[in-house]
Amino acid sequence: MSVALLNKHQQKTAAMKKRLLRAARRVFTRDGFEAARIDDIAAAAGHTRGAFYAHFKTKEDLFLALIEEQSAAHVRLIRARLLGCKTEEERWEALREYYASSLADRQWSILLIEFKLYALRHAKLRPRLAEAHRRVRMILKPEIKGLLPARLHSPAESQEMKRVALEAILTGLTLENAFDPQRISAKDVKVLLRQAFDLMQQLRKRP
Amino acid sequence: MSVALLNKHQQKTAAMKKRLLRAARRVFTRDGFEAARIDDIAAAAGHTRGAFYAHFKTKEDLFLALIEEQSAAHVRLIRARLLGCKTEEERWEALREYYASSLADRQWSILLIEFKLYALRHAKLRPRLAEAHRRVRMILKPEIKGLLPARLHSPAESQEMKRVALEAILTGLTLENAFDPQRISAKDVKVLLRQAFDLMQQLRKRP
Amino acid sequence: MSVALLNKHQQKTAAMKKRLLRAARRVFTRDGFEAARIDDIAAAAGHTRGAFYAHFKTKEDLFLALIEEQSAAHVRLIRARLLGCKTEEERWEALREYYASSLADRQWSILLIEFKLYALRHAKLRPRLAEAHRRVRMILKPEIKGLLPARLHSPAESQEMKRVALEAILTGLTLENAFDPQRISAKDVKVLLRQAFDLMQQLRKRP
Amino acid sequence: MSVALLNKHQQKTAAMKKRLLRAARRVFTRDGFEAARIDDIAAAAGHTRGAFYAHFKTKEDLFLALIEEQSAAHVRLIRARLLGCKTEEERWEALREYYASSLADRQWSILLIEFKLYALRHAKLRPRLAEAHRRVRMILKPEIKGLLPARLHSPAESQEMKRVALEAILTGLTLENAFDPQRISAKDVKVLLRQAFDLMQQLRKRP
DNA sequence: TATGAATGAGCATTCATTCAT
DNA sequence: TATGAATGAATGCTCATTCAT
Repeated sequence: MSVALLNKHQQKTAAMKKRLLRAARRVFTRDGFEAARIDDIAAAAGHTRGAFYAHFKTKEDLFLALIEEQSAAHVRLIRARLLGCKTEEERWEALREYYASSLADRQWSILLIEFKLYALRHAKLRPRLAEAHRRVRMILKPEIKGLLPARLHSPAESQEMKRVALEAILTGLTLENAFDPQRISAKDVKVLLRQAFDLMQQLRKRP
Repeated sequence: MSVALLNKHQQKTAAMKKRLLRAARRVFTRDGFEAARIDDIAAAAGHTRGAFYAHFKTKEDLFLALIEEQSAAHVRLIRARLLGCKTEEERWEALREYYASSLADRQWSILLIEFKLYALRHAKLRPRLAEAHRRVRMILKPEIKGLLPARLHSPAESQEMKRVALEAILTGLTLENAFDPQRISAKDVKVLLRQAFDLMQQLRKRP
Repeated sequence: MSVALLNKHQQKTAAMKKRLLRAARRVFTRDGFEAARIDDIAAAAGHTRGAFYAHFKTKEDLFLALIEEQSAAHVRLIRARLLGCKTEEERWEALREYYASSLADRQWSILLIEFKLYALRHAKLRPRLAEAHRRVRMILKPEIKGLLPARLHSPAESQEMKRVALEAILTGLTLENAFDPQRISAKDVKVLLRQAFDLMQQLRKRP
Repeated sequence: MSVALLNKHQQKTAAMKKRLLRAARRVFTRDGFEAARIDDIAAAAGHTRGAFYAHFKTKEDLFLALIEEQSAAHVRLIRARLLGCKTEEERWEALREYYASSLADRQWSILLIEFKLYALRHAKLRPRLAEAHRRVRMILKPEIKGLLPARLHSPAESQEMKRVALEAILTGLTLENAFDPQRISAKDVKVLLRQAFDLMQQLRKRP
């Protein structure tokens, strides 16, 4: 009986947490990390400040939790997509599309950049955020590694650098597009990102 | 005589402004745009708040002025470098090194990214910053255009996209390196940036 | 039980608000509206700034609330006084004394004048203050109207003008006395105000 | 020759002062005493801050000077008007109209009230302003005294009180009209002021 | 006399976080 | 777990006045 009760409690808690995370995503993407107010997030979740602090220690903690939740969702997504592929070719395209898909949520991408900068200015936070990112990468690594065994003969280290490069161009283009869409449109960003992917593919194919 | 007086005034004013800009650069790169306090900047210039407001209207104005000053310096630099080149090959390398040189001042680069984000969240400021950036690009355009006449047969529009792409990868790598140097070192960034350049060059050489 | 809890909360809240209003009255009358600092008011109430902002939105809001509280007290006072009268004569005198009693709190009267001027210079505030004053007048109207049925045959509009006139002379005398007591003493003000009342009474008795 | 030169200097100085006073009147009535900025006044006079400080010690000094200038003008006005009267009746009306005429410049009247309040909160200033007002009254006294010898048998002291009363009602009505014209219109103010005058006249006529 | 650079006092408001309930 | 009252840190900007020229 006490188990059942606890489960109910746990369920409620989990539901509340989920509601808060959903609200947080909405408010954070709308206002940015620093400008977002705890009160707004709590209110968007249908509660007050107190409820928030019952589930998260600080605004930073909430953000980290949000990142992990979103990352998990992303991992699930890419896994599902890769599973549906039959040829290597398809998998490569799936990976490319996965990267490209992040363009669809520009606000979220910008928010991540913003939070990275924030972490840069707040020494205490940086390792925690870095660790969170690392965790995601670790989880995705086997997926990607298993994905292209024939193609990538380069050492793991080199593979990682390519990934960094791809992410970097994605980051830079996303930011520039958000900042000055007249200079580079969302369409352009997509085109450039695909070119970057194809370019890397060609390089790999050659000796 | 009144002319001499005026000149003295102007000289002093210009000197003060320069001192403020120098101080601003120091404080901004150290603390970031938002965290930097006017008082600190003024003090770093050896004066008080009031002196600051005698020369700049707001903190944003100061930053914009700083950007323009730095941009002018950059333009002078790249021009000088290109003038010293004899072959096209040299010029191309000079351009590459110019881009790479920005890596040397990571703090400044980060600051620019940060301010872009800030402008993104402050609608009034965005067009002003965009305009400042545009101005720099316009000035540099002839330099770069004249630089590679034989190579770039692509339309101007496409050339601009390539430039965006190069800047984007630079931005993304700079940010990632600043945030997690363990993942990608400054050396790696340099390597990657050069590869990106060379890649573009190869692409151009082929049909 | 939750009701009891709520009541406790409400009681505390009400008590804090009352404490703040009391402190506000003290500080406002001492320093004037603009010169009064939120911190001083909060401290005078035994708390900090934050407590203030938990109860009032702005300094202006606090002042408006203070006016309404004081007005309510005045209304209670005049009602009580009039209830204790038996003849019309007595009521008339009670009304006169009520007006005269405001002289006792010169600081408050001056503060009201000051705030009126402030509202004059701050367009947004004017209607709110005017409305607050109007509200008090509306409440007092039946009291005064019922008071002198036999005497005042003039239309309501005209009655209102007489009231305005009486208040005006009170305002003007209060200000002048506060500003230059040597020119006109508090005693003189009282005498003049009574004469004004009596004059009005005589005028009404004739025809 | 040095005299001529000095005269020129003096003329220029006087002209500048007049220009500043004119500008001050405009800016003060528009913005109020505290909100008016020295820079605006100087600019409105076609100069800069420095010119202002060459002629006046402080903003308060300027205001005091403005009051004296305006007072002098008023004195000239009332004198001229009274001189044109032939009967006592006419003179009385002239006096009444003189008071009423101040209604025409509501902004100035409000400004005077505002400054009185300001002086009330700034102990150092109060005696200076009181003295300025006193000076005006002293100058006008013989004019008014000589005006109504037959009518006013009351001691000088009492006459002064009547004058205070008239000014007070004028002040109070002006303020209320400026603050809430819906409650009492400018026309109403005029009517009430005249009634006050006539009332006083009647009182005097009777034993 | 006039300029304008420089000084520096002055302050309401926001909001993450804590804590009593 | 949730409420909401209370805390308190944090800061850009205005403007009267001064002063070197």
